[in-house]
Amino acid sequence: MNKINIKYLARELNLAISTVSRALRDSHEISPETKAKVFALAKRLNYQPNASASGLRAQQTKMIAVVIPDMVNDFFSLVISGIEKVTQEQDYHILLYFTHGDHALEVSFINTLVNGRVDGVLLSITDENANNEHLEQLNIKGIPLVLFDRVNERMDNVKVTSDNYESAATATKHLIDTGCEKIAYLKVDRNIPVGTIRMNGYLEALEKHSKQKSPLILECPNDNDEAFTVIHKMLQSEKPDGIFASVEKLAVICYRVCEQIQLRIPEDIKIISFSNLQTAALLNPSLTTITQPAFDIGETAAKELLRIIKKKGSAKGDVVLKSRLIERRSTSK
Amino acid sequence: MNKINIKYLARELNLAISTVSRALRDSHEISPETKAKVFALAKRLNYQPNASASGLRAQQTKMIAVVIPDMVNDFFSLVISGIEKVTQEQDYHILLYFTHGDHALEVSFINTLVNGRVDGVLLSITDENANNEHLEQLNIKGIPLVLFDRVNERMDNVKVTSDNYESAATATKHLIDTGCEKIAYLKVDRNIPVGTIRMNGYLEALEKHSKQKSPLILECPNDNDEAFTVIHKMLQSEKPDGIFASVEKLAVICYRVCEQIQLRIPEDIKIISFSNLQTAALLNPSLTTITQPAFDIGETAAKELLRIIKKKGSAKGDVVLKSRLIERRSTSK
DNA sequence: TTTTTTTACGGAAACGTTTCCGTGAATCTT
DNA sequence: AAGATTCACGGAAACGTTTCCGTAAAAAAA
Repeated sequence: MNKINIKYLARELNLAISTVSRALRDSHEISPETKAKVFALAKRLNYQPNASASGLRAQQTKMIAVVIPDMVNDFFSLVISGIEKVTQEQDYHILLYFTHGDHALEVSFINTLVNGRVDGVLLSITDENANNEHLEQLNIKGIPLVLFDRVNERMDNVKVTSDNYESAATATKHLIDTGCEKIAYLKVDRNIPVGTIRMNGYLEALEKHSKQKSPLILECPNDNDEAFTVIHKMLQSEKPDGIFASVEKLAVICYRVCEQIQLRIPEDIKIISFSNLQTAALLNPSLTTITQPAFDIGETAAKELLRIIKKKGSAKGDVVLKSRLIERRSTSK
Repeated sequence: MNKINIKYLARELNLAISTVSRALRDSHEISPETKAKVFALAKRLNYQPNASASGLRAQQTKMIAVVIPDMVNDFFSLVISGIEKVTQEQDYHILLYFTHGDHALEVSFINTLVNGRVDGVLLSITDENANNEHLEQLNIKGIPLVLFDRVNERMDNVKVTSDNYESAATATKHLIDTGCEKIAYLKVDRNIPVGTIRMNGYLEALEKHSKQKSPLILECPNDNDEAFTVIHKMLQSEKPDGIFASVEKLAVICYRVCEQIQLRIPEDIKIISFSNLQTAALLNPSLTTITQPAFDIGETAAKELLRIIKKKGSAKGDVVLKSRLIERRSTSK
């Protein structure tokens, strides 16, 4: 179990440590013959440079942190797949953290990252209203940060998002076009940025294209059972004929509520939702979705981050990607 | 943007570097007053130790690698959630790698890990028949390895799996009990270990409890469209009345095929599948599943790995967790 | 009081790289 | 032929920790 390191290679080859190091990095200062000998031995012994030592000396770790709420929906799985594609191509490594929607955990994670554990950070923030001096710390320490999906508009880091406002308006208009006259918007009760933006898209479309007197906005608790109760109550008291779920989870709960109170989808009530559910087409009935380009978001965010890491400075503007409306049975006339 | 490191703290406090280091680690050699001063300044400046330096000196990185095929199904998402729970509690970090089912990539990832990038590895292998000298390298270099779900029985590392044989038999018997007389088993055509084990469970149950003359095993290509074609053909030629999908993806394809050729589930054909799909209950019809304890698998594997990392040697035996059969409409009489 | 032990801290080496600086020999100028 | 330049490599410092070793001063034991 003897360690294979540069020192060992140097001793075996009767060369100086510096010579071996340069040979391995293909420096022009080393003769072809020497390089060949070094490469041959390194390959034979499966030499791998020690990451801690390289990181310490070169002040770069070739690792990026990905900080997301969790993986309970397909959206973040796809985002990570997109990120992984890029890191794989460019020889970087992914360090993964889940905040579980807890802002204190986000702060704690970011704090462990400010001193050179990673070369950059990809973050989907937990709370748009919380203060973010922890993120400022990253900026101060010169660690690049790219925000995606759940971003904070007040920060001037690069942001990669999708067209939440426009697509929420499109979704609402779709419900109106299929005949809905009383559309409820299901919002999550936490301060996640997209919630507000999507709601504004809903409000705009309502005002522009519907005769509906007043918007119908329901704040849904994070807990599934509580959300069920709240939605159940609203459906019976308000009797909307269209539902716009701002997140996938709420649409799924709606399906359950409708089953329980014998509401037929789409005859009695139509449902549309933001969702990346891969089985949306197989639900009963199949669910009309606004589908975000999750993989692209991850890929783009990672590319932007690595670009900033590699040549500091040239921070381009934000990127907004387009979502798609996929019509299915849950909103058919 | 000046670096906050131990040297800086020492200079500010007029102490030696070694003293500050010991104070931060709460050594008994340091007086309470000095500790207090050091802690105070460290907190005020948000000092974080440099991970590369600590890792280099202490020869441990507090990071583990998680190497999985991908994240396209909910199983691995849940596994990672389970792993994350443990690493979070025990202050470890997760380095994430996707093999995409490519054995060469697995080898390449593992090779980058043999020289101290991580303290241990969690792996779900890509190919049970491929040789595994790369994994032997880990053992030789003293880097703990725990296999989970897709394991290689010939290796003597700790393995965490679920009861694939028994639950496959249970699933088959369930189909028999609901009246199926010709049950097809859908296998993936790659060398993943669970495929064979589950098939053996199917074969055993068939022999024990069914009058079916011969097993009906269909090898399905990895490509979705090709798999669709193969299944489509088989359903029309063989006309089975029960289908046991060894992986979730194939069940979903079956639903599509049945829709196209107008087979009613469960009246004409019953379907059961290994699956961790969170929307299984909402499919049309809801899908009867054998659900693996994915979160538990991740949690257990991570705990085992960290146990081995912390006190080398005491490698306990394997762990086998129980799956659950969840009856739904796709197999109702 | 003298000797031994403990306390609380400082100095320096070590972890494995990368890179700055130096140097003898070979090659190229003029 | 003498000086200038290039080539190919060696020595050593540096990255930020942790820890071994050493040591004055204080406390305890004799």
